[in-house]
Amino acid sequence: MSVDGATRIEDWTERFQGTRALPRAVRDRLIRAARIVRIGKGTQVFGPDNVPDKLFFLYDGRIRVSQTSEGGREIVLYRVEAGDSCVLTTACMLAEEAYNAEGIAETDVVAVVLPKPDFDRLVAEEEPFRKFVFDAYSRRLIDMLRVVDDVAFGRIDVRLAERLLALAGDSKEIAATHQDLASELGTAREVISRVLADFQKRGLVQQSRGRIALVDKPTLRALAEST
Amino acid sequence: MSVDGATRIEDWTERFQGTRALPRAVRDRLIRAARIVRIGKGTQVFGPDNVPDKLFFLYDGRIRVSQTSEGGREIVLYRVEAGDSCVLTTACMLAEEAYNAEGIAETDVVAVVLPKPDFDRLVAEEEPFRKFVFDAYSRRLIDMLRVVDDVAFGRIDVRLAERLLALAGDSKEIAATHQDLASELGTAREVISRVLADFQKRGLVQQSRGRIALVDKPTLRALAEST
DNA sequence: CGGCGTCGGTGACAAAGTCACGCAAGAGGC
DNA sequence: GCCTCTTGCGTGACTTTGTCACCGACGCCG
Repeated sequence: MSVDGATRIEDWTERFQGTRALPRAVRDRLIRAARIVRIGKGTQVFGPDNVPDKLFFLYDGRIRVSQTSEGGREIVLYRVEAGDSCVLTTACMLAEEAYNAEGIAETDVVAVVLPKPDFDRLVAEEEPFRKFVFDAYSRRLIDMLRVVDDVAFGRIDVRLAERLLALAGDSKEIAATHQDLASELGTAREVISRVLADFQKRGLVQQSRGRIALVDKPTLRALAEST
Repeated sequence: MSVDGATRIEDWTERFQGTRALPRAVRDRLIRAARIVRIGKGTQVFGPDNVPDKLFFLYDGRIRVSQTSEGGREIVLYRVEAGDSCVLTTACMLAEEAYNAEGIAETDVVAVVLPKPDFDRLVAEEEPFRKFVFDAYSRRLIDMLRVVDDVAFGRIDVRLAERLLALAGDSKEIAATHQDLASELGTAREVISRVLADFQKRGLVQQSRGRIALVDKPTLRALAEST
């Protein structure tokens, strides 16, 4: 897709499950109430010392939500993609508790920001929107279940294989340092280095500084799926 | 509190944040719509092959929500106490996805079961109830953040000390096998055995078959709080 | 070219999880 | 009582994962 940066976004309500189904009148009201914001890649969208008081809907781009331990280690909890809402911000809002989770814009981001009163009204009045919001919560909760499962019971080689494939998508190369990958999985850089060295010895990947080429995706996939 | 098992519970709407604040008329309507269920200790409230289609509010008792890995290891995610609602059931419902999490009644449980249509109506019409439901979600999400943090970055001795104190409450003894504790923390029985042996050698606890006496709570607490 | 910051490699060790086994404390039957 | 069976626990050897300290290699920039 492409957003013309100079002009307004005509009708963002077309973009979301929860707003597409609404009556025209409500959608027009929303368009008036909401603001569109553009956020540069790498910006912190929310965090411990940046507790939002607004609701966030992701029009375009991707936000990575991660958590940092006291020891400075980091783990990625989930990613919010275009068309989705970011519920950790609402969770923080509601709980009045700035937890040590933060959201970083992984790409340039275009988002719709809705003041809380408008959000409340929408949840109250519109069934499809309500469903949308509850769905978002459920999805996150389930994402978190998955993270707990992986961290508590998974092997890192399997988890790393999974993550490499996910990060690569259709591409065959990834631009990420070992430290980046360690932060994805909540482990230490050395661990990633060792596993990647092993992968390379087995001919699964080819490393160069800051990038990793996935040479043998099928075998990686087999490894990733080996429970 | 005490519930007379023979008679009806007079007014359960008094029991919940989200219903106490409602107008009398709405509360009366609710009391008519809802059913009271009693669940014996040890019963599975929900699980992979037991996906509920109702909403659950805990009048009395406690439910333990845990997750089991393919390998059979288990970890406790959180506990739902009286006065709270159980959102994982709603999450499962909404996501139509039976995840491998399950809820077990840790005590005899008295719960209010609300059909989904009534729930929807309530969320739509009543602001305090809406706040109650969102709060519950937020609380669970934050619980899960805590679990991820612990599992990914915490030391087991610290986590075990924490958990022992939590399980004991005001009491000085806990009735739990090493396996039970392992399932609490998502680790292996042997690990718990070794840590407990160490605790005992240090004079922090006194073990006997199936029970653990917390001898030196202050030191345990210090350990639990050592980041 | 030299200096510097980031990235990655390594070896030694500590912590945690796995595997295999065996013993012993109850519970229940005779 | 005595036997048996189940369940809970202890243990040693080994693997996997995480930690620490250190160093070398690469890229960038003055």
